[in-house]
Amino acid sequence: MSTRLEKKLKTRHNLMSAALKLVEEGQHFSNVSIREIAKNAQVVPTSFYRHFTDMDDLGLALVDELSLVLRQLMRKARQEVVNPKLIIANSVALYVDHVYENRSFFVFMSQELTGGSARLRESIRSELLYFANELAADLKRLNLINHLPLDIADQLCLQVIMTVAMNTPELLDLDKGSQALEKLQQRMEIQLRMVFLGAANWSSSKN
Amino acid sequence: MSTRLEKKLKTRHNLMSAALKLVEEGQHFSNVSIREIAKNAQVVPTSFYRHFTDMDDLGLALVDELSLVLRQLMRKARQEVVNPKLIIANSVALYVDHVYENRSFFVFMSQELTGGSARLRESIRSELLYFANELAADLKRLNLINHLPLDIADQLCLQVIMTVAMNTPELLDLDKGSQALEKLQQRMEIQLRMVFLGAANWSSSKN
DNA sequence: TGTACATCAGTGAACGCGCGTTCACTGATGTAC
DNA sequence: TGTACATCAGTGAACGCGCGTTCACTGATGTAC
Repeated sequence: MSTRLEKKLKTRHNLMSAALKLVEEGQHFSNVSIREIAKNAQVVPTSFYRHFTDMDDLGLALVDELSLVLRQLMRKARQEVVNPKLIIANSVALYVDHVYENRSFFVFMSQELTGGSARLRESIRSELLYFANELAADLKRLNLINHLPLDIADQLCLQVIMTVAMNTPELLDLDKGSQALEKLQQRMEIQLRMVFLGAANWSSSKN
Repeated sequence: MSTRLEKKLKTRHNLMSAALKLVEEGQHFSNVSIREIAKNAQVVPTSFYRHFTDMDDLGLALVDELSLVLRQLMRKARQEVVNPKLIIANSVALYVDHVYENRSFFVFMSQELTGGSARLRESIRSELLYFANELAADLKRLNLINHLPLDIADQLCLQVIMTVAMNTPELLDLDKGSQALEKLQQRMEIQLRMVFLGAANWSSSKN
């Protein structure tokens, strides 16, 4: 393995980490400058261009890494041997933990889902869509949604993902272990249960 | 009425409109500069400080105006004599129209709900909460949720608002009259029906 | 293994630019008498 | 109503600063023979 390539990849990683760090510290991604990133990554500003054409390019690279973060979350969730009765509460708790462990990624994702360039937004949305499909596959495997029509099951999973995503910005504003966080967690559980309950009763309603 | 005060208020309004215009054109609010705003409002940059202490101050003023936009939407919704069977489809269509008519406000709101300063985020969230309470009052008046326990009714209304808010960023990326918009509108309707259905079946479930 | 050349990640100087903010000012509008 | 003074929204020059991007460069690493 060439040392040159290794070093290059390391610098690239440092640049991405520096960007995430600055975002986590409160700056909006669109306000983070190339010079600031380079400084944090301990290279000269011009080095940035050896790795990315511009900030949008770096943003897209971050979204790609995001998919890894989500896959890790999925794996964790699968490992938990769940009592189906508690699956929602357990999953919410697991998600909250994962968010605190990967804070900068979720800050970035929340910001760019609504604020970034059209390309970044699109890219994150498709990542969430992909994740919703994985969730559907998992729930089917666990025989949790097999009684639902296929299209309703898919719709349900998408809505679960969106509900979680929609609560994430607020989650990121709360301190770990705070009472407000506990309340938010409860609200997420109720919202998810409502959605599951709605899906369960869908076919029996007049729709 | 003093002409001086009138003129001042007009300039203030021009500054706020200029900021919204720049946001609507695709810039993130945190990237909009005071000088750009002043230029668009046809005043010298220093004039900005006669009206706002900084951009955060202007942002908060915009959130205040946002509540007017939401109230207008509410009034419109009340005027529609609705067939309860179609109330969801009608309301979604009404909302979509309102978003296109007040595009810049909704772009701003979507951005700042996840991206702005902590103060702005908090401010927009409380605006949405207030709006959820108004919705609850309205639905009670129409006898649409009287069969639900009070806390479930409130939870339902909050979730309706959040569901709509969560779909808005994507809505803002679609062209009026496009097929993709139609699909999104359908998805919003299904999501809302699921939530209503979940709430309706809440008390009869084991929860 | 040793040599001669190629590659290319990182360097550092330089550029012009728009930025936020300060300051003393101007002159139209408002107020007191 | 007319005059003399106060107010204050908007002006314009000036400042120092960090920005993105260019360019020719260097020297360690990689490759061919």
